[in-house]
Amino acid sequence: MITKAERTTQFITETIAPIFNRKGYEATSLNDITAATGLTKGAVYGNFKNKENLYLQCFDHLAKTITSRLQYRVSLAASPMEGLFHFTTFYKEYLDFTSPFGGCPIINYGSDSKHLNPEMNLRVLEVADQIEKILTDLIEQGKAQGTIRKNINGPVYAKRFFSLIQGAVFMSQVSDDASYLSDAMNVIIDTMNQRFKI
Amino acid sequence: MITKAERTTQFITETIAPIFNRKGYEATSLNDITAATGLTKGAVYGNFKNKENLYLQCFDHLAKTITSRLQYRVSLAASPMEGLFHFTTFYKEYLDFTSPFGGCPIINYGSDSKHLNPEMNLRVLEVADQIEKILTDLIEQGKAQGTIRKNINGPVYAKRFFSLIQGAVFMSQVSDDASYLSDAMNVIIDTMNQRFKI
DNA sequence: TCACGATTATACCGTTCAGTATTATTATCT
DNA sequence: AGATAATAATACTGAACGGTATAATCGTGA
Repeated sequence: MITKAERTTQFITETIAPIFNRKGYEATSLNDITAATGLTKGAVYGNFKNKENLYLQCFDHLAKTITSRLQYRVSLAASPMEGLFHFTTFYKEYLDFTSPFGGCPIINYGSDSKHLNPEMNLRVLEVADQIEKILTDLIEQGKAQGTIRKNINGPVYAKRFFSLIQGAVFMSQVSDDASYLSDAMNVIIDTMNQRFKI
Repeated sequence: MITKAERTTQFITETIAPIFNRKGYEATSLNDITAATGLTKGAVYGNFKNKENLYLQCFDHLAKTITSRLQYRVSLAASPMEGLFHFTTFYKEYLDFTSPFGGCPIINYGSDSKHLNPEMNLRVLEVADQIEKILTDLIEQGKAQGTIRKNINGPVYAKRFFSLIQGAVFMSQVSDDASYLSDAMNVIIDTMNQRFKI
């Protein structure tokens, strides 16, 4: 049975996650939180130990919506190489996907917490690793089944691609110019076509 | 004549810029500011209109230290192509250079201010453009004097390289793993060697 | 429907916030 | 050295902060 509290907790998390994502921890006040949810402090503190706890759960929520969608998209592919292309398609749509909640949570929560919240920083890092691992696994699978060249170093390319993607997302966000990201994804596609294919 | 106030203003800016860079605007209190400088509120508000004004000047200070050093390095080169390599060298040292004041101000001030301070966001964007322009100009100069292939699109490569650099800096910062950036710079060097040279 | 436990609202806590008016001190120039 | 202006220290403001104790209300199973 799903209790009332569980629904409220979920509601608060979903409502506040975009606010933390946009404004960061310190700039988001309890007043913002009660105003956005229409609830009172009592309700908030009945469902969360404190502000920081809510903050952590908010990131987890956004991270989950991103990784689960990405994983689903990649899982639709019939081959590792096709999975890699689905991966690039996901990121071509990434700005449209994330702008409703204020942009990339890895960048936003990541830089917000770097020098202020080690616990959050750890979670951001885990999510980044998780996404990198999707790339690494696809490459290694392709090598194992002979559809990707054996001399391709999976982890190295995964880090390289992910760096380019995160940088392009950051530049697109900060400058409101989507061309950074779309060009970056085309570069990655070209690289895969030219270097990965047997 | 350099007045006492000018020295104090400079001192405050230099002292506080790293704090804003690390903690962001909201998480940096006036208490932090007076504690770090050893001054009182009266002294701070005698030299700056308000906290936001100090914030803006702090970014300008860090941006200046970066761009002036980068520009100097590039200016030492005897040719555009060599200038590009000096550019990459600068960024290979970038983490060591910026870590004393808390990492890349473009990333830190940029994401800190995106949804909170349009004025700051504009300044960050201007500095990013300025750095991109160094790349663009070098490429175009090389093309003009016949040492770089004419089919290379300067602005496109500048944006591409800068995206990769910013992403690698971000990933290196968030994960305390310098290999993101060093690998990225090697990729850029390889790309220039393979595609730019006549 | 009633009763009880779960959930939310209210009112308030002490603290810290950015900012300022006034006083004290310190530089600077004659 | 002394007058005067520039600069910094002090003490304070009202508002906003995160958090909490308690009271009211609501959901749920008997």
